[in-house]
Amino acid sequence: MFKPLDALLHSELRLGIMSILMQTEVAEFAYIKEKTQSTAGNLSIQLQKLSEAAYITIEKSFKGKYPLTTCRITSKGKLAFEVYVDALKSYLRIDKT
Amino acid sequence: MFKPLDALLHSELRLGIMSILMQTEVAEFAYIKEKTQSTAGNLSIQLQKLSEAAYITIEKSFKGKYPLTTCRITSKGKLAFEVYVDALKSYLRIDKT
DNA sequence: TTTATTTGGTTTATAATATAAACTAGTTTA
DNA sequence: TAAACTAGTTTATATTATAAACCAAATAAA
Repeated sequence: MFKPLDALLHSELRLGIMSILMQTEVAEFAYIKEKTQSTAGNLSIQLQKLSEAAYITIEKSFKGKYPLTTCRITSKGKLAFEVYVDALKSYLRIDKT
Repeated sequence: MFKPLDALLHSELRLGIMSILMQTEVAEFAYIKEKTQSTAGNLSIQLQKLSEAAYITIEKSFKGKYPLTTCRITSKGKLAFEVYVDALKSYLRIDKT
């Protein structure tokens, strides 16, 4: 009846991160922080978790003299997002197609 | 950008419970347990939480000689479910209408 | 008939999670 | 040179989900 939900994606902040990356493919830490209205600490941890699952990759570099953290969604992450959305529909009963 | 998600509904089991009740209005404990494939202990607790929020009401009676727990969705619960589904769409970008 | 076993749950304990607060390291401004 | 800011990470705490253990009564089995 109900499809299981990927626990890694079934989290408000991680879902927001992945939703952004599904659209932009790549995004900076500060950009994601602003769009999700999250704290830096929470964001840092949730990015690590997504990275550990290989749903995203994290690259550290410098923007001028400041550190810069850049996130990129992986093909595994894209697939997981799509599977999650499909599973959610079994709960919401929207878009029966 | 993203609408906040009702934490009470953003839980796999509680979402499943509410999804069932959105369709059936009323359901017995055993029925919900089977449809959600949950353990009795977990179900008992999640039903209590939904009841405390007045998203459902719980009625205890007897079916023959055995106890019977019946759950019913409230108008507040229906509204909350609809708001939650709408908020989720801001993350999933399905159904842009 | 007394001892399992099943029904229909609740309560308790533990593991996992999310989040806030505190901290690090360097940079810029006053 | 001291305060405040950028860009995060780490640690600690509170919340949550879940499994395991328990309870009471009913029924089935030996």
